[in-house]
Amino acid sequence: MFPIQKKEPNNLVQTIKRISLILDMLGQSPQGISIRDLSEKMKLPKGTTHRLLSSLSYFGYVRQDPKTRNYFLGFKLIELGNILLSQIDLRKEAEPFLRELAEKTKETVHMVFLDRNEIVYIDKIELNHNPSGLRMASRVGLRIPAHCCAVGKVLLSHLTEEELNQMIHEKGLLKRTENTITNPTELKKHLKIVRAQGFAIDDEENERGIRCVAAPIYDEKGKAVAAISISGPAFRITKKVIQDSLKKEVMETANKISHRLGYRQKGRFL
Amino acid sequence: MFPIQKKEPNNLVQTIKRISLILDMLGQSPQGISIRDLSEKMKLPKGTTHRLLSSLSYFGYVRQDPKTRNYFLGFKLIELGNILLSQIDLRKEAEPFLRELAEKTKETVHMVFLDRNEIVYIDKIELNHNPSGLRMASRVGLRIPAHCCAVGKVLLSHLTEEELNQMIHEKGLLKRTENTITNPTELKKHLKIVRAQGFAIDDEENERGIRCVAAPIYDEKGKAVAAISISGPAFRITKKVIQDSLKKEVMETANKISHRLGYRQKGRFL
DNA sequence: AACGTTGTTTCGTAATACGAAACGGATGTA
DNA sequence: TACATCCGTTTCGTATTACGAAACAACGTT
Repeated sequence: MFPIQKKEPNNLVQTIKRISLILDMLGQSPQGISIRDLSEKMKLPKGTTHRLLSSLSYFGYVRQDPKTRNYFLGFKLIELGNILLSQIDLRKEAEPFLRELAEKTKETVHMVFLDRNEIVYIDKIELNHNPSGLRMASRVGLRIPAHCCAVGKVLLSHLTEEELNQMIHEKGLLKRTENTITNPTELKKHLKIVRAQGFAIDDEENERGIRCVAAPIYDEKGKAVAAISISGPAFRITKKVIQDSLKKEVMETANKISHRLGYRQKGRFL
Repeated sequence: MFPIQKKEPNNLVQTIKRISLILDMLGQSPQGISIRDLSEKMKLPKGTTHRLLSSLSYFGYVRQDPKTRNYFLGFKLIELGNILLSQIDLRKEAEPFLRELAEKTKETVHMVFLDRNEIVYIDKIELNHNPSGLRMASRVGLRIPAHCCAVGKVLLSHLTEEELNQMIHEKGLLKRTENTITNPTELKKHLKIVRAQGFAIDDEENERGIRCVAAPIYDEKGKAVAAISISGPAFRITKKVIQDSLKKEVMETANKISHRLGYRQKGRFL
């Protein structure tokens, strides 16, 4: 969704900066957090923190346990998040195909959007619900840098050179594992190949022990609007399995979804 | 979760009030909204609206289509919403039981929390995914007044008299259909029965044509922390079916979940 | 090319949010 | 029971912050 968006701190509204920080802090505090601790972490006087929290609380972005008086994230966030998810009808369209893919491959399937220089998980299908088995730590809404995962590389491969340069210049290429591509020219070369072949592989570039294959989804205008992937432990998702079957499966599913969105490929490149 | 929380507008921070309004507006605009329209609706000068939006955008709460320049809700909301959902581990614990219940009854199953005087949908299991069939308009994160739905009445039945009075006094009892209980004394009498019998029925009190049965979930301290329900079209969910089977099913499932949370009933009333 | 429309930026100003300090309520301790 | 401590909440005079009118810029249209 919406490729790169620079947006630099310009004349930021102080209050918004502060409440964003507060919500992040609360997100990291599953058991809640007291005003005292919060104001300390925020380096703000208690009074100020309290005023912000009580306003946030009034609108439902934050809630307070009446007993412990600790603050937590509020249900309004679930509400807005789900409204947004429901607005993204691509997700609705894609879900049955993703489920089918997950069932066929018995691996975890993700759908993501590109937002600025990161990918955002929009959907996650995980069949093996046995808590003992391996599970991916991904979660809908989670963001990771685009250059080090298969879905991200697939989407980056459809940006213009300028967009790419801008992104690299702004955020750089973080090294997440020893396999992460951190050299700009190497990345560009790699993305050309990805674009040509129509899929990307993440060979433990984001996390040790995890390998993925991803393919792009095009809308009716031929724009790459999202990407889907199959991910799993490297010992199951071997390079051979990817080449022999998985890459074909993701690409086929991605194509089905693209078709459903009205995409009719005239030529592979346009 | 956290029963009633008065929280009245006191020394509200203007910025927070405004951005809450903005996010609500954006939530109502699936196709995005221009600065011009937004500032008009907000009765704010363009410049002010723009400053707020660009700050919100910087933190990801809002995003802008670079082409049309329209603004949309941002992915940060999905992120925070899902963090909150994952923090509520009751949801994780309950999900398999809810699924089982939905499969057994072939009807939609919900789990809700009480927040102030409304219930919030925390989970929704809907099996009949055929788009042609009847589907409930509920959505995770959605809120409806507590006094007119089964889950709400179940949770209200565990409040103290003062809490109940306070809630009624603050928000009143909105009449949603001709069956909605809007008389305070009648409601209190009704809730006593609900509490005693351990389940509640919504007999088209929230929406014409929809009937539900709900039962409470208790934590290890015996506190009613959530409620679950079976809902569906009134022609399928007849009063007879409720009495004959559904009420037993919800209560059994609710009990299983309560047990899993460590609840051991010593006596039905405490 | 001139005009209209809409998004973005500027900048002097006044209202807004600030935060130090006082208050209050709860819990622990002598 | 009285005292002490620790937090959360509220107050209030003040300076900073956000305000918003107006200028500017970027497109589209006539």
